[in-house]
Amino acid sequence: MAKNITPKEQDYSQWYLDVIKVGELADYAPVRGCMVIRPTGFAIWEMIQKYFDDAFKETGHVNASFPLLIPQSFLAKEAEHVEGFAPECAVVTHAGGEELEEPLIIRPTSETVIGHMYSKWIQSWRDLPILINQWCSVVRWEKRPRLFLRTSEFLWQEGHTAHATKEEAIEEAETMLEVYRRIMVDYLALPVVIGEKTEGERFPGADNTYTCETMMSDKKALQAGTSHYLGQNFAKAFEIQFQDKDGEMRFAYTTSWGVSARMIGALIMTHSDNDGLVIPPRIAPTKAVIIPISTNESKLNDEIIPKAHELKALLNKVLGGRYVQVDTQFHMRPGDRFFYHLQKGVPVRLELGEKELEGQKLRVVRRDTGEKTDVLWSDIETALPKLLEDIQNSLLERAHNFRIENTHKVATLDEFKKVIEEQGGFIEVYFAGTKEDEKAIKDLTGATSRCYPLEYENERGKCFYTGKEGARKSIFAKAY
RNA sequence: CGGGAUGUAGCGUAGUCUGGUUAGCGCACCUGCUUUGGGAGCAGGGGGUCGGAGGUUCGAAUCCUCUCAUCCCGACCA
Repeated sequence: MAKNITPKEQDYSQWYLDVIKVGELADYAPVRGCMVIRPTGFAIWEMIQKYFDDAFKETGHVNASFPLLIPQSFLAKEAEHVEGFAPECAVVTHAGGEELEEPLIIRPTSETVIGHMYSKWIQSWRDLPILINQWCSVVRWEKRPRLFLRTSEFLWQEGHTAHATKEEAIEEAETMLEVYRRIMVDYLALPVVIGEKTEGERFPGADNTYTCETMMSDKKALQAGTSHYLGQNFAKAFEIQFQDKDGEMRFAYTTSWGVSARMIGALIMTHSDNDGLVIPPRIAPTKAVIIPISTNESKLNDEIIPKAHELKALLNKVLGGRYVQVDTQFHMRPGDRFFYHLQKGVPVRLELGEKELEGQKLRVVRRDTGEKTDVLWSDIETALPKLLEDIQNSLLERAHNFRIENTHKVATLDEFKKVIEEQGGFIEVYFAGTKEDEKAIKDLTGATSRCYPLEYENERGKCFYTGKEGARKSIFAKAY
């Protein structure tokens, strides 16, 4: 048991903060609500970026960079958008030693500037679709910040596309949702539920919002990514028009979609334990660490360390990257070095000492279960990739089972209240209520609608709240 | 932004109520020796604007005012 981490059973929030601190993922910045992502945390973000960026390119998107500062008047052009974002915008009023004629907002999201640019770039149906993504940070002034989950400035990716038809734009929003789902499941081992947001939970300015919802190990829900079908709302506000094949001028249909560094919070709260971080191998910047051990200095320097580097080179070649490290912290004793990597969530530890040297093998220890095995040097290049995949699969399976076990079906409000109070987790219900009904349920139980899962798109039943027939199946939960 | 709590070395804390030597201790850090396969032992050592700013007082970590930050519970959101 780690002595520098509060057990999650004792205080979940404190556990989360301790894991971040001990794992050296992030630290507080001098400004309230802002965080510094430290090298260990940023390396995870870089892994996340790599997989998502590759998938965006694979689906035909290109990267660009739009400015941080946006004229305040832009925000006001779309009524719902301004209502949703104005309260959390940071505004620049002075620059160059003078008061600005028009204040500038620091982007809370970029629909408006990008819409402005798209209107300049798009003339003809031949200019469509336009498929651009940007990796950047945005600022939303948060009342209650939490490291990674909700900070005033956060790193994210925002894709913005414009299309000639409604169908194509909806398909884009759904395609990107599926891209998100696939990467979260396959790489981050986050078993997400994808679905549609209710009206009350929709993005300000969207006609429809899709979401990836995931369950944390305290049974609360976390939105890990969203994709929006924006209809013609922004096209009309920013005059994104094109001349169609028939010669008519038409407004384009736009989408936007994003995932943020919040996913690192999701990773922590899904997989980590009371000893610290547990990082799924595919997203782990360091997938295995070789720890040379010996009290015999000449043996250590002449045989063990060279062998460690040789194995590292071999394994990196097999894994296709700089994923295996050799631990050279010889001022620390072996136990300290084991703990160091354990707490940073490195999926596999490879011990190389005199015994292993003798037997031409490695002591292999997996982070998730602590299970130990011995593997011959000659077998490690096939055994390690296989073990990493095993760990990846077992983390996903465990998280998936956890969600299934903590998902409850109820039919009445009384049952709903009882389950939320006594068990928590996800609640599946048929729901046909309004925005106001949702608010009432939240006031009563603390739970909100997370989404209408696409999985149950065609199922209908009687609403647990209003009693109306023909209601869609929805998931409710307490959420971050 | 409302309610509650907390700020003393990198981390955890004693001291604060009842003002009074040089602010004490554990972990971590530095040096040396002995150690070394799941958080080592001994000896020596370095590190503090007591969150910050004012004030009261002969004297403030301690009392008063203001302020900043963090945590928890709400309202608002990736």
